[in-house]
Amino acid sequence: MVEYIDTRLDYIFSALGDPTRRAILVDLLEGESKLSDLEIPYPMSLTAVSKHVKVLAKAGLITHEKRGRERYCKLDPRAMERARTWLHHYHRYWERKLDQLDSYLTASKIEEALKKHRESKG
Amino acid sequence: MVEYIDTRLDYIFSALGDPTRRAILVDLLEGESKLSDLEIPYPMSLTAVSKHVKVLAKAGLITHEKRGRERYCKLDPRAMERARTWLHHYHRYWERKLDQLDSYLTASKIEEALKKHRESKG
DNA sequence: ATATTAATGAACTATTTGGTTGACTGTTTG
DNA sequence: CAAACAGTCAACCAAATAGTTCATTAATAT
Repeated sequence: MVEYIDTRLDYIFSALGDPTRRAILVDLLEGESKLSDLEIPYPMSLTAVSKHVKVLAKAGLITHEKRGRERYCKLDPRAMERARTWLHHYHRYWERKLDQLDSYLTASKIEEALKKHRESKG
Repeated sequence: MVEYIDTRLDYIFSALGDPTRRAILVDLLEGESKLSDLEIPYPMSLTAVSKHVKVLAKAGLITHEKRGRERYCKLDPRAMERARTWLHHYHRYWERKLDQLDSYLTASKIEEALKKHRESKG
């Protein structure tokens, strides 16, 4: 069964729904970075970046830690795995349905062929 | 490289960020359904369901078609594949980084061992 | 022909989101 | 110490979201 009630998924998928936040995540693949070094695709204030970072942290997609006057962010891959797992289960379920449909079609074709065979003999 | 600027992904991930909409998608795995037959986990008006369906359609996650007075929805798996692909690439990139880190660590261990070896001989 | 049903549209509300600016805190540097 | 820097806080704003209700349209059933 594919679960859909999972508050964490709400946060994760919603966080992924914004291009700035996806950009931050992709940036962090290269390793940790302080806030003001993050590569942001659209110009915006540091305050705005700080808010996006908060959203990502709330979703569990990153962790962050203040060192001196700088705040360093780094990926926490577990949240992303949760999203991947959901999509994976969904996909597997979908594939299974396709298989069932396929074997149903095969079965009905066999039925049909048998019927024709019987008719030709009758 | 992992892309992050893709307006469609914005719609797809945002659509997935809501439990009602995920429920609708999971429901539709069983096959097409008319609006008023969708299994909605939280009580809400049909108008609200209709809006969620619109969001899903805009994201490309479903298609819908009016037959008589009823509107039937069914999955369009391509949008979901897009999300899966993004997460997949992201994950692969992450794994590769881990591998690099791993071989870096291995390399530095070898370095260290060699150094010790030389020292013991020197 | 009338009543019922499925869905949509319009108007409204409350909350959230994504951004801004300006003032402030704490850290580093000259 | 003073200046510059990194980040946060608070207040504000516009637009989007998630829901409501009531009226309406169009199709179906009695």
